[in-house]
Amino acid sequence: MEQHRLDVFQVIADPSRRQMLHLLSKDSLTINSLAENFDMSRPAVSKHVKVLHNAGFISIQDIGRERHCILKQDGFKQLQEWLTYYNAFWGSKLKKLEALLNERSGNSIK
Amino acid sequence: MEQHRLDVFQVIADPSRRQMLHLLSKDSLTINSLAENFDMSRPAVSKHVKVLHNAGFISIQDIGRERHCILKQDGFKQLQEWLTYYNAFWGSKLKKLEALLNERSGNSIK
DNA sequence: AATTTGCGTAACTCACAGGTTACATATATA
DNA sequence: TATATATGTAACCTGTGAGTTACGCAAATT
Repeated sequence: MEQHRLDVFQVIADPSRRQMLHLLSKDSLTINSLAENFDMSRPAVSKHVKVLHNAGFISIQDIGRERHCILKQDGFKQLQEWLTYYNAFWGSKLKKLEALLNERSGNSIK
Repeated sequence: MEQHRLDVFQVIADPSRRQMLHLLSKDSLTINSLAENFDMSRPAVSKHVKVLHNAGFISIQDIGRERHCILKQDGFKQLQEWLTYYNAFWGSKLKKLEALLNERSGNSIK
């Protein structure tokens, strides 16, 4: 088996994969119908799909010989969690600034 | 000049850079004090800092011969915007489900 | 003025992600 | 059953991101 087990950050680093996610946000698609939107070979698309699947960005439903790709929330959640930490950082930074402004006791040294 | 102009997605794809952001969320650091935390050469850290700077994740304040790296919100905002699109997607998906559940008029065909 | 410190840049190596083509396999269709 | 369709996998090639070392330069320090 191949080693294509990239983490969520590496997964969205690729523009093609981001576009795939965007397409899948409009409609669920099979591998081939996905591939029609790209200027690359079908096996290449197939690889990307595998990567997206392994990282929890899509689920796959086999219908006969077709593989339907459906957007899945897991991968996005991991990213949001990471970002939320920094959102909190900016929030607390703002708080500190406010606290400083409320200190109207005229501290001018340094 | 070098071509190290990676987009925000590529920037956070690297674990070392993510750790740098984390360290900088605790405290502003110079290049050297940053480098102390990593098992890599100082020039390597310097490169990463350049990348982070170009993508808007940090600002740099030159004090004498020292370069102080400070966390900056711009890069994070771009990522949040991207994620927000999909958050909205999940939101609307939930709405559709709710709407479906509220249709208690027993539609069973397909 | 000489030395040390903090940092950037150039040139190089290397691993590996992302692409290809060729082939294999399972499911529809004729 | 023979053929077409939808897809996965193996083997390979290639560009480039991420690391290195060597060097240069400006700002402190002595």
